[in-house]
Amino acid sequence: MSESGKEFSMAKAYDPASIEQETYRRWESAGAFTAHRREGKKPFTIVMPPPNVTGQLHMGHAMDCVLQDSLVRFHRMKGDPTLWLPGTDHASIATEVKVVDQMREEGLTKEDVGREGFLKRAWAWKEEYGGRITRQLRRLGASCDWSRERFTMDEGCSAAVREVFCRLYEKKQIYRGARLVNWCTCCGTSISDAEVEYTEQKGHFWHLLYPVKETGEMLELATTRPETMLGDTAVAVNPEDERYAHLHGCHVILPLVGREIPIVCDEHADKSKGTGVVKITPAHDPNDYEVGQRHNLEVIRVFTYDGHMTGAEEKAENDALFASGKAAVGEARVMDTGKYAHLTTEACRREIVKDLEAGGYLKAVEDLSHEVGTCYRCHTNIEPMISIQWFVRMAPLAEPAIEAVRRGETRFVPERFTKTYLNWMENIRDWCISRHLWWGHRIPAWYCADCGATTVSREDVCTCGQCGSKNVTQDEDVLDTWFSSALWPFSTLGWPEETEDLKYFYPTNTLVTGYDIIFFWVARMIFSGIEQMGKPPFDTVVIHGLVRDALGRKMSKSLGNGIDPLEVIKQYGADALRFSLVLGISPGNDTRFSKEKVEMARNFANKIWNASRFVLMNVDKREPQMDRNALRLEDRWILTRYNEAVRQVTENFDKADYGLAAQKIYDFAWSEFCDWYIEMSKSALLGEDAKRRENTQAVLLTVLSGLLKLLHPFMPFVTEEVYSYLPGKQEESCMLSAWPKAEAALDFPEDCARMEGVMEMVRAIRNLRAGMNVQAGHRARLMVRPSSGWGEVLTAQEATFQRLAAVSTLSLLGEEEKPEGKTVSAVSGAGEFFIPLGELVDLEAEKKRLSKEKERLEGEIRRGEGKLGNPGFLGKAPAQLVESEKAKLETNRQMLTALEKQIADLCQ
RNA sequence: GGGAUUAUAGCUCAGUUGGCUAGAGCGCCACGUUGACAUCGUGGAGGUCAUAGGUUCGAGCCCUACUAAUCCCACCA
Repeated sequence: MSESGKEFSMAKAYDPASIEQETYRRWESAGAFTAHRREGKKPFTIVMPPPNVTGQLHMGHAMDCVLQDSLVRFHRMKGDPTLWLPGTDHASIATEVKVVDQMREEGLTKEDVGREGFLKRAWAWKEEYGGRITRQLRRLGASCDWSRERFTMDEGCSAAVREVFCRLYEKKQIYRGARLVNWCTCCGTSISDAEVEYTEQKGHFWHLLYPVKETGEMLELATTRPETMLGDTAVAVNPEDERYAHLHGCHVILPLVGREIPIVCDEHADKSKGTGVVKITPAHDPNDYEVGQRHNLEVIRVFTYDGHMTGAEEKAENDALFASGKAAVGEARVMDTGKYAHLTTEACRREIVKDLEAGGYLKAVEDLSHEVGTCYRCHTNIEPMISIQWFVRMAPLAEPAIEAVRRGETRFVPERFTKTYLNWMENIRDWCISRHLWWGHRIPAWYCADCGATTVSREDVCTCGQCGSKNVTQDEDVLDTWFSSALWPFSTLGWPEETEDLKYFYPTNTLVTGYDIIFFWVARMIFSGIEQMGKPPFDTVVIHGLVRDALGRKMSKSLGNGIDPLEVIKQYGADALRFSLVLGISPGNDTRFSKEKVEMARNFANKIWNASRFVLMNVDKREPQMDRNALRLEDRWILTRYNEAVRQVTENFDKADYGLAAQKIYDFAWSEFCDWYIEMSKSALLGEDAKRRENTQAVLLTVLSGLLKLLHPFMPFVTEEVYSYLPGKQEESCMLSAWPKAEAALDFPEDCARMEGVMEMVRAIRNLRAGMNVQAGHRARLMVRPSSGWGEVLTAQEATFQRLAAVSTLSLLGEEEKPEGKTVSAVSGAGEFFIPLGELVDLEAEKKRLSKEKERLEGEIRRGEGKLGNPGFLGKAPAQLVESEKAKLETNRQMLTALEKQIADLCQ
């Protein structure tokens, strides 16, 4: 315990820039963030959603980080062994795109440098930018355990990825096969269903005519993608559709191609939509693919994977594959599209439409606007394509993940997101996990060129597991980034090794993240945790909203409306940014970022700074002792209010209602501690009574130090700095101090009510003075005719009236005693009062003011009488409420009587 | 088509299990440098809590309907 804090020298205004970075360095070098296992004590663990390794901190990160940091600091102060595990994500596509861009500036392509060369560059990129975002998190004050920092592609995480892949493969929950996938021609890879973003686009319905071979009639159908018609292998009608009953078993001749394709009966064709006839292109449409499966249709691919039409070369290659017998089950045949070959799909569309029209096959063109799938990374339209990919079979994984959440083993806050999660999980399709990229975890599968067998292995493979041939090559592709992030809660703790950390910290407690990645990440962590660890990875998922700009728009690069958190920190300080991101938010809802809000938070930090400065200026260096038996009314009041603040803030933290917790601290600090208690304390501090002075100092210190602790999770820097100056404290660091507890022995509800009565009268006097335009410097006598029981209370608070209501002296009037001279008057619960204001008194204005007040009181009384005259209320409302209504009514009636008398006196 | 959210002061938003005479910040008006703070203080104006029903002694809060905005999921031949 120290005799006093640092040498007292606080600037008049708080300057965050001068202390933040130094404070953070002190914490970090002292190991304050490092988690320690303490057997027998339940830990509190959070894994940080890993930001992209080459990313930059944006407001979304900032909010996510601030919420986690606040929660983590709260738990650390509560004494839980607390671990906040940080790390970064390799972000397969995003990073690869950046490296490719960088190479393009040098005139190089991936092919030019080769896989090895490319990966070298990617790692170099990671080394160069990888530390940037973690440095930025430090600027925010993130108290995560950097000694345990992880990266999704570090050795341990990579081992975990491989282990999971092999286990799932061995359980036949990972398989490779030809399926229809979402293909991004720009990124050159498949993407999962979750990665497809639908956007509204203008397009057309082209109404086409396909001639029926057997009858010669023209069958009308519509399409939004006419270029796919080259790959049509059937036309479907609904079996119930009488219009086409006569065509069952017939064929159409595909225009432009001349291919004869069957008319099939399938439920997919909807009688009520369009003409009820659908063209079927199994290689390029998900629904058509399924129809094709049901009817064993040929699958003909007409697009290349880079978005062009297939030609003779592709067909030859494909033919050779089939000829060699190595084509995978379900692999598509490729068509030489002849005159359309090598055109982009868009160019081909124009050509096809032109040709169809020329051939008389185009009946009509209709405008339409429809939802088109785009890549969530580059927003290129995705092309559904038949392709051989790796998949995770989801049904067996989803089931326990659904159950765990249903049983409440994992709880979403706010609760409504449970539904979002369940709905997605219940309708989930197999997860396409292979990506045609180089940056990422390479798929641990080797193919034998001799026997065609696939070997999946934890170790790199040189010989075929089937035939022993050395002629094996590893799969070229890597895994979806989210495959490794799905393992984050346990891979980061050392899994598959049985580490001490893993045993102690898994399962983690709370996951804090935005609702935008529930599907990508949260859901996948849940089923992965259950599958690999047997337990869901966390008990609570706290979902927060997005940070939008001042106009409510999403912050985005393309709009250029993003605000750099680092700039805000430079200008206002990290505490101000942090507080502005927390105050006023409500769980799961979006929030708008505004400069005004940051200014408000900055002002609050300054207020705290100055309140502390005041306390420190007025507290002797030695440790003041609090004599609990000598506490005055105002002391008891602030201690009671402080207890209440402690209770509410703690409760709101536990409920993940951070916005309310912050609000409570703000209100308590500013509107109660500063506005009232500090002001009232001045009389005692400047007074002669040494004992009273010491007691006041003790109360000031107690409340201030508790307030700093309550605020610390949100504003770690200013609180730590100020705390360091406090004399006589138990703990050196605010960050490592104990979270405040409400002390029931210091609850004084009756005194609180008395103090509120005094405060009410102070407000009434101020109000009256302002209404009369009294000079601020003019001190006036106060004469009070107290309500019963209030005389002593008011007399004892004379100093409060003097200091806060510009009263010179306070005197009590007897029941029938009239104030001398010309006075203005008003009533409050504690009594009626009079202030001689001589020539300032304007009779007419006074009458007006008093009757306005009278009207208000009468309204109140009517309301109270209505309530209390209602037998239902008396019978059913809680007794306590009835009592307080009665008391209120009684007070109001007394006040009204007094007021009426005052008005009558005025009229004399 | 299914689901969700939001609607409260000029603006941005709080309002926890119904007890409210509906709050805050910013903005606005008036006054003010009283030794923590002008990044401040005091006072004021400003709201039929989107609308219509209902439940209840009592509804901003619960229920039903409706309107508007936003989002998510699915589908769109």
